[in-house]
Amino acid sequence: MEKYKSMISEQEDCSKILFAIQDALDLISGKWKIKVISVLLYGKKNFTDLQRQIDGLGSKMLSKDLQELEVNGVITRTVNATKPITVSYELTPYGHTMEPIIQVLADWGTEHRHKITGR
Amino acid sequence: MEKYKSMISEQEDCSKILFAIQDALDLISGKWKIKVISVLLYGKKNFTDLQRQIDGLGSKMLSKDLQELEVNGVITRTVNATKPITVSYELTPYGHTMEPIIQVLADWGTEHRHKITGR
DNA sequence: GAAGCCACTATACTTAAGGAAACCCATATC
DNA sequence: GATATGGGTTTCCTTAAGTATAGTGGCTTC
Repeated sequence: MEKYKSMISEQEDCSKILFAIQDALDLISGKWKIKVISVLLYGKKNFTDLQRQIDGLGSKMLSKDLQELEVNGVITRTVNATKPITVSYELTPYGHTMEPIIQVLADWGTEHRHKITGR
Repeated sequence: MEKYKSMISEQEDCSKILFAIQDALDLISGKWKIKVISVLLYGKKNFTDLQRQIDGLGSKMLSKDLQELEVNGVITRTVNATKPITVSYELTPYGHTMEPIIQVLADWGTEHRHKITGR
């Protein structure tokens, strides 16, 4: 019985998993995209809400990342006929399939923080 | 009944998850680290093996990333008294706790590839 | 009519990450 | 003694990613 038996089968081709990971990372690359998606898991937000929830994120980057996420079918952009016009961003069903990624990163990050700050 | 009810509770503080994600990403940031960890999930490898399995990875980057992963307790470095000296890199138990991250990224990436290449 | 909010866009600048190439040391093989 | 292999390090250079700052346009409030 090996102590750390991988759940990834040894038969599986290593390069396959490497390509798959690259495909996933291509969509969420950069400093802010995962964070934008994370915030949108809580529900639809408008531009300024997103900017306020993500510390340090400037409007240029937010604008650019939102466009890319929309092009990739991760979010939708809706213009609302409100007093001052507002724009809502919301995860698509496809965007919601990324929730396990966010969840596992958040879980691991939380554990990691406990470890390095000494429980 | 909402169609896409998040498993992340609405009560949970959004900034907490953002910090946790940042903590996780800090360790695996950069172009190569996740790939190195992924390959090491298949078992211990030496320097040249890693370089051969990860297309495009140069020795400078590999060396730098291996050092950082070792400092962060993700991998161990072992010098072997072989004919030409070899060095083995292996995931620590802590490194193995990252397997769910790799797995979920690979799974999602595989699905994503199916989607964009049209099944 | 000045100021403020929302959702951006534009321009200019900085920086850090990564790539390329050369080199180092030891052993060992032709 | 020339070349190869394993495991790197050093230097230099390029480029993409991100930052800072300012401005736009429509509408509303003081």
